[in-house]
Amino acid sequence: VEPEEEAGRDEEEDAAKAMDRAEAGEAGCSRDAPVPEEPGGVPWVHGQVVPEGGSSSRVIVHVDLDCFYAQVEMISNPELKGKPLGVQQKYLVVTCNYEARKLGVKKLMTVRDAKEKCPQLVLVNGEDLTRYREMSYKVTELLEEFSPVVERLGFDENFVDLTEMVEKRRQQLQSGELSALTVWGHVYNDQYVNLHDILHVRLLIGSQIAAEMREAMYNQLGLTGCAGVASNKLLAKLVSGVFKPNQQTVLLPESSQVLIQSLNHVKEMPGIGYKTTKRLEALGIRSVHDLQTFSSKILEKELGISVAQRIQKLSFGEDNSPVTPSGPPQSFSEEDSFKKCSSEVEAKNKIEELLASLLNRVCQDGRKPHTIRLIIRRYSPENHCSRESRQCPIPSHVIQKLGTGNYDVMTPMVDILMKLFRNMVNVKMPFHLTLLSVCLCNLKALTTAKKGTIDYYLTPSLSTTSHSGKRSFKMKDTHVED
DNA sequence: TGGGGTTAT
DNA sequence: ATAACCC
Repeated sequence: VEPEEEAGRDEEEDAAKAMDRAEAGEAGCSRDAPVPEEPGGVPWVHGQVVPEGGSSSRVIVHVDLDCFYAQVEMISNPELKGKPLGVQQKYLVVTCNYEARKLGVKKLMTVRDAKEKCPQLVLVNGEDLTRYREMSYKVTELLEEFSPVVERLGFDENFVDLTEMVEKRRQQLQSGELSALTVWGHVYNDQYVNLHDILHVRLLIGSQIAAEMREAMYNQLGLTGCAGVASNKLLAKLVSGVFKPNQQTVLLPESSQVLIQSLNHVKEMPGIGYKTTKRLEALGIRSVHDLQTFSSKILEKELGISVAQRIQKLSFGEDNSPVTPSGPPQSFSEEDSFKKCSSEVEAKNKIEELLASLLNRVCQDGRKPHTIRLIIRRYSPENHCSRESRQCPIPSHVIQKLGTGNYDVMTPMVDILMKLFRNMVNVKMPFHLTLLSVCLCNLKALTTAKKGTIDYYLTPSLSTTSHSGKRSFKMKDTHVED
């Protein structure tokens, strides 16, 4: 692993060190004390539900690549290394390397602002995500070699549940090796490590595995990134960003309150997005402490019981959501945004482009999409962001032709898409679109479902439910005559 | 704001 | 089909 000190700290504030250490609880305290119980009788250890005996706290790592698109570009073209580099999509610099950040370029800055701040900025176009997507999956696959339970978050982040791997290594430890156990990377809040504390030992082993993961990413793929090790996804994600770039941090349980209190606003809590932040602000909730102490009953009335209970737990650093293996993608989509599209012919041309790329991707994947969707964004001065969509099943004879390069699959699919288009857009009236997107989803493996097998009865096209005419599946798809 | 993704309702 | 969340 690259020396931590080499990376440089840049503009990232070390909020943690500025925090009041007193709130950390007793560093190095023993965990022999009884686990506190919730009213329901379920024991909790810092956000982790413990089924029986209190022996199953998880070890989770969050791996976060440094300025991922810029790294991929610098690997593609090494001459870019050392120069301030921005990745451009339309008129935005969506990400940039650390050279550029030092010169004042920020993520999602407009090209104009970025060039103004940094005239030497080198820009590369990043609208085609192909190489980023490919590298992204290489990272996930590398991590899956350590443990198969890997959850992707975007193209540049992964969670891995290390619990089992850590426990195996811990049991393999010979006497004497335990006392030689050391942490890899930073310990959040400079907390003391207690090797008599089994939770500390597990997390240290987690930090060792995290270091091995980053080492493998660098040696095999040439990529650097950060890692955070903690007892749940929320805390792992928050702690991974404490030392950037190319560094790692482990959070010991006694410092979890310091970590979440280091957030300046509830909007910084992963899981609390734009809308929820606005609704929380309307209730006078701004800080994590505000959310912790707000009436649960009122919060449930305002946000619904599901969101309320989930985010209030998050505010205490509690997150029992599992690391869900992502596996292959659930959908493939391609989109293009533009200033104006106001004719059907124009739309058709753009749709054809999007579809052509998608068919290549879906062909490489091997699975077959059974649903197609068209998404548009209409121009409106204020209300941005809102999109409309129409979807329908892909006719089975089209699906069958998908893998075979022989037949023209474009024509029938473009026909379907244009029907969906006219279903959304009254082409006899003037219109102004700013985005078109095509999505292929409902992917199914081409399993040879044999009669009498589970697959047979789970395959709608084969099982009796589809013959009976009374389908038990919700059919919200737009009907399109073929 | 871009070009993607996911799950819940 | 939309709305929320994530990057």
